[in-house]
Amino acid sequence: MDSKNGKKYISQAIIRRLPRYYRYLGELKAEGVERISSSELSILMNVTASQIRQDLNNFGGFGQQGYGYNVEYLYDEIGKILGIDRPHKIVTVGAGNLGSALSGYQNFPRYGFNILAMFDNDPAKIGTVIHGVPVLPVSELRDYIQKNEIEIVILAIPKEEARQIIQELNGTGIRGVWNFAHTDFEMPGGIIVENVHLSESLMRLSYEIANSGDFG
Amino acid sequence: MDSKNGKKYISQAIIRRLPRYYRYLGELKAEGVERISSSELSILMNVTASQIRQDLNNFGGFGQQGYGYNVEYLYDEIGKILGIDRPHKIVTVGAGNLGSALSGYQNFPRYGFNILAMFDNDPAKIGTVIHGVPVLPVSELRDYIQKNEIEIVILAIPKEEARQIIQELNGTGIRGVWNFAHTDFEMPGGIIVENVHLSESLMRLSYEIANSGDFG
DNA sequence: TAGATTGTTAATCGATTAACAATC
DNA sequence: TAGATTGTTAATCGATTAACAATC
Repeated sequence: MDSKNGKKYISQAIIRRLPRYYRYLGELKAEGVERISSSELSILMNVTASQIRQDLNNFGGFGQQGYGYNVEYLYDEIGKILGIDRPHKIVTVGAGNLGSALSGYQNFPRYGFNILAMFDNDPAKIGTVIHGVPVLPVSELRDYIQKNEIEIVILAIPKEEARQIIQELNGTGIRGVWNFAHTDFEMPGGIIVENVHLSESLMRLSYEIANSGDFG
Repeated sequence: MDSKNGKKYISQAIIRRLPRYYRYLGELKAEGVERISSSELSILMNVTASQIRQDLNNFGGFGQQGYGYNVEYLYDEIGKILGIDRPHKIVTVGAGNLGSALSGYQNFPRYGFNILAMFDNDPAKIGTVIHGVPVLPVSELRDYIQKNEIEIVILAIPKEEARQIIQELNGTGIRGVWNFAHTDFEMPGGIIVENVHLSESLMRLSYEIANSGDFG
């Protein structure tokens, strides 16, 4: 044990890989594959078998010598580690193109991510239902979160509006923010912020193109 | 020089940070800040000054001893490194919620990312214009790319449909794929693939919530 | 010039890979 | 049992941080 509550420190590098393991195992499970060894999986995923074993062993011994890993069991265990063995209540702030698209994204409910409402200031949007999700006024955000025990808030608003919303989220009991605004911020009280900076991802692609072999 | 064409190897860790430097410098520039030292910037960005200097020096000596860095100059230089000193022609495959949202995203043209068309198989969508972007049939994808010298393709389709589209992109002359499909793939001929796996990002948030202090 | 701050080398830290004993 | 493959320790590799000489 590495700390007094028995939790080992897990690096960001490992956390970043966990959902990918989960995805591959889900596909194997869907194909009816029962067991897989770290070296078979390493070929599929294009990583080293050693890394797979190291990663998994941070969370427990999920395999069996001479056998490998049971696909369904490992899939379920990683699901538990990722916290997607139980549903998550989510709301989206910003009912623009991106907020609406995310709120209607078919894949999320599959993993227990349930988006219950969107919030916006545009009177033309308030009261409407977009992709099955009702749009409410931002003034009701705090109340709604507390009444419905919302756990995660998706921020799909311009960075200029983000600061104020972040203020309003303090003390509401939310556990995490999924941030699409083009800005960084920290939340007090152990609220987790996960950033998705789409422009930056596109810039990395641009960088790789500009610096790939052809022009080297 | 580290290779015969004079290009130094740049690690993914550094590339990941470049757009963030660009963003902070853009904000400083907008605020009218003329010069900044690595230690001032390090406080703003919550990284070490040493890392900033190391990162930048991979691309050249942009600073001046005793002075620091000229904000506008450094901003422009990083823009060049990122390849956003010139426009990029882009099309989106998939005119669903996400594809439409991305195609209408206001921030992209600002950086020279111009989305010229969307492609879809849905007859109800073909011929329409969504957020100012025309929707064309997928059967015209290859032709359109070649005639218009499209450089980047955004994949906003389910993974089941991705394989076939990837096939069709071969030999069209595109340089990169921005992939939102829930699958990994490689492209031949040095075509760059940048993945944005939204579900995986949300799972990482879920992981952090499930394993944060409160439940430790 | 003196002070400030870079560019760059050296030291440290952490993550990945290799190796192999344990064991199913 | 013998063979296979994990779990885990040790070795390597790479990235980050510290330190300081160069220089504006």
